[in-house]
Amino acid sequence: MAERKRRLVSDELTAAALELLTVKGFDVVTIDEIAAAAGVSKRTFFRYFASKEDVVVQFLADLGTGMRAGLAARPVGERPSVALLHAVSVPVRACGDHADRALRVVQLILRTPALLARFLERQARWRDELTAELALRQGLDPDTDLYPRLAAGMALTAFDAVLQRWSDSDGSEDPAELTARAFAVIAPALDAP
Amino acid sequence: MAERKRRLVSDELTAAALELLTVKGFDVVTIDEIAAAAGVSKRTFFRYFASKEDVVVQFLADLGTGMRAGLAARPVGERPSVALLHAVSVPVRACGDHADRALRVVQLILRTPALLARFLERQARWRDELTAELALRQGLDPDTDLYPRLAAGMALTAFDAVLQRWSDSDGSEDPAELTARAFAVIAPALDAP
DNA sequence: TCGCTGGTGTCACTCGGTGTCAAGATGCCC
DNA sequence: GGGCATCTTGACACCGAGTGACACCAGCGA
Repeated sequence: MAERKRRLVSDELTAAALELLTVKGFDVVTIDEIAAAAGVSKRTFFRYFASKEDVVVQFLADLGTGMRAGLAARPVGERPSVALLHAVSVPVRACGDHADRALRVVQLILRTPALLARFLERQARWRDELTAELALRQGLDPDTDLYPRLAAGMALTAFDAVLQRWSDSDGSEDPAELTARAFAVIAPALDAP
Repeated sequence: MAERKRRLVSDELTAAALELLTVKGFDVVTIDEIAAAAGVSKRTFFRYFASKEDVVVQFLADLGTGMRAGLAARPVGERPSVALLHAVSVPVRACGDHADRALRVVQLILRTPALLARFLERQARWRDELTAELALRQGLDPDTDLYPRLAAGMALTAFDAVLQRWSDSDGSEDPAELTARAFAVIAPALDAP
């Protein structure tokens, strides 16, 4: 019950923030403005989000959370390129589902340096998680073998390229198809003996 | 002459900043403190560096600037994996040269979220440059073909993995050898038909 | 009704970052 | 050497992000 109210305030805040930021630009909008639009005080904003960037980035970050789970769910014998393709497809599909809102968020992030920076930092954490999961799958030691970290990095590189292309095309290109094409390029390295 | 003085102040500032930040931690040191240690005012600090992160990140960023040039200098017929290996080797060698200072900077960046974020943002710009240069080399259109961006991303992934491992080993592992091993992993995708 | 708990607004504060202006240093030409 | 233009700097005021402290007001069980 109190949980539902918290969720409601959080949603109100993100909605107000995304609306204002995408329309007016990241730098010119103040936290006071966002908080006022959501009907709360600036102090309350910071009780829900750690920073101004967070309110945007967390929207995408939630999409990335399922990636490790998506990888863990794949059968152990599967080729890494296929397993990673499915893992990356989780956030990609999520983008396709909320295409309208997701596209605006992605475009905002990619053209705002401060947001891009924070987004990439989040992604670095996903990479650590993917690395651990991959090492587990393949029975490799991530402290001696470079493969797990490189494979995770390549998968996220593919993800970034897809987002970039999707954003540049204003959503006209199909994310799933882009992902498949990107993985076709990196697969030879992922599946090498 | 005035140029030399500017350079001197800049060096003084970076030296003071790196000393204070590595010893006391990024968050607890203020700009006033750094400026005072360098014998200038806070206002002057911001005439040399755009932000608190910049004074650290620029140190590494300068190393990355030569990467595109390093790639452009390679013969056109060379396999992408070899050309990119040489391009990435430029900043890697630079790290090896100032090993003591570079190692402290890298470790500081990798363990400070705000610095990591800004560093990755810089790297995203290197990736754009590498992408353009690669597209030029191979006669590909970076707006239709995914390969240039993916190849650039993979090379930087290798670079990141090297930095990470070098940092974790406190400099005991050889960066050049790590780079060679990393490129051996990603080469199959870089050189695919 | 009392007391407890959790979310909220207000206020004061620190610090990163910027615009403005006056003062000083440098260099150049006469 | 005396002016003059240019560049750099410090001082000050200011804005916005982010934090800590505290009082306030629900709801809720005893």
